[in-house]
Parts: sequence; C-alpha cells; structure tokens
Amino acid sequence: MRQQYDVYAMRCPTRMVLDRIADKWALLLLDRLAEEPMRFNRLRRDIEGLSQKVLSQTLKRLERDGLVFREAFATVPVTVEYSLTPLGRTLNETASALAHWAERNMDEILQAQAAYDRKTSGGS
Amino acid sequence: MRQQYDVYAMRCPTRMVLDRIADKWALLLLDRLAEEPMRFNRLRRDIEGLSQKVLSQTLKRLERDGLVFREAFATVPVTVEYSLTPLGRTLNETASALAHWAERNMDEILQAQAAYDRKTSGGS
DNA sequence: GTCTCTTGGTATCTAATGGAAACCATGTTA
DNA sequence: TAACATGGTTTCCATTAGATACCAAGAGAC
Repeated sequence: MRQQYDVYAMRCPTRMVLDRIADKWALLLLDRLAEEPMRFNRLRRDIEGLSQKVLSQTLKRLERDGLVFREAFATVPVTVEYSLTPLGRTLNETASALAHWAERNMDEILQAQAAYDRKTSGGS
Repeated sequence: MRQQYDVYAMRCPTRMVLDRIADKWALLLLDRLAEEPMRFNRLRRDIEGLSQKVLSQTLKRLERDGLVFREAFATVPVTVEYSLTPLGRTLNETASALAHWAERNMDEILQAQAAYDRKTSGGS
C-alpha cells in the first residue's frame, strides 16, 4: 500500500490540489460549511474580508474538486445553497485543525514576531 | 477557557497567521524539515518548483513566526541549517496531515474534476 | 593563474493573482 | 419610482509569484 503520489514532485497532481486546499479562504469556507449548509451571501457576510469574486471563484473550484455541493433553488430571487460533500467532510477534519491551530497558538507567535523584530531592527 | 481569537474576524491576528501557514510552500517546508534539519540548497532541490526567492522569503517568515530555527555556521562557503522549533513541530502535526490528505484522496478528486468538466462543457 | 563550481542569498523583470468596486437581471418593498 | 435583496460576472489596479541574473567568498580543475 505505498502511496502513488508525491507532493514533492513538480508534475504530481497533488501539487495542484495542495495549492487549492492550502488556501486561507478555502479553509475558512470548508470550516464554515462543516457546521451547516449555507447560502452565498451568508458566507460572504460571515467570513469578513472575503470579496464576492474570490468567494465565487473559490466555491467553484471546491465544487469542481468534489469537496463542496452546490444546489440552486428556483425561488423568487434565486437561492443557492452550498454544503460539504462526504469527501469535503474528510478534508475538513484536518483543515479545520489548521485554522484553529492559529487561534490556539497566536500568543506564542506574536511573541516570537516581537522578539524577531527587536533582534532584527534594534540589533547591532 | 473560551478562545480569545476568531479566524472569521477581519482584524484578528490569526488571519495573518492563517494566511501564512495556509501556503503550499510553507506546508511543504514544514513537512520536509520535520524529518531532519536541512540546508538551504538541499530544500531547494528537494521541493521541486520552489524558487530561491520564494524559499528565502518563506523561510524568513517562518523564522519570524517562531516556527523555524535558522543557524548559520562560519564554514568555508557559509553553511546555514534550518530546523523546526518546538512550536513548528506542533504545527507540523496538523500541517503534514493536509499535505498528505492530498496524496491519499487524489484519485477521488481527479474523478470529481473529470465529472464536473463533462457536465460543464458537454452538458446540454 | 584563471575558469568554473559551490555556498546562501538579493535584485530585477514580467506574468499571474488578489481584492475593491461597479455592474447585471429579476423581483419585492417603501 | 427609487432602493434593496438575491447570486453572481466584469473591470481595474496593486500586490505577489516565478524566472533569471547577479553577488561575494572560497575550492578544485586545468
């Protein structure tokens, strides 16, 4: 059962996928959708700083990769609901860990940055 | 013990950190350095497609964040060795999971993409 | 002696990407 | 009739990524 793909190889398709999931917005979207299915503008409002264009692009790519499911309802103004696919759900287990690692270790990082900046700018 | 940071808030410092660690090259570097300490050009050769400039920038940022330790030896041509800090090591536990999730689920993603493209371009 | 290779980077240039803002059709409400 | 909601696409500009060349200091080949 050796793995057949290698992220370190340039031409490996995993590179493309890693490039897609190692993305701030994709991770936040996955994490948000893991809670419950959501609509376009709800996501836009929830994730501060995420523009419509990038939201649209990111959702489209996630849908293409089979991570997100898009369902459109022919209501008065069209309603579009996004949710995680089973595959997307398995990714979220590791992806959300990354997002929340940042929250847990923020203090330590802030201290490291301050120390680095003191050493660098103030240093002899 | 509620968390004091929120990745969904725009001005939260975790955003900055998430932006940094949700990066293809940073993840691959962390994963590579988790194995053993390595020198600059070794990393460049091992991670295909990674340019000197981006390697240099990424390492510098990771060092500033306290994730990577840089040690220079005054040898003949200067020797510089990079290794993970304890903090970097905790990150790698979740970060490498992301990189290798791509390897494990590659086939399913490729199939999803093919299905999506058939539906999109060939669809009625 | 000098040509070329190594080390670990920086400087420069260009192509691709990211984000802000405007625009779109359709329909409801004030 | 003007404004707002829906879910986007288009346009523009600034930042970024990547390719390439360059740098100093030495080691080894010729």
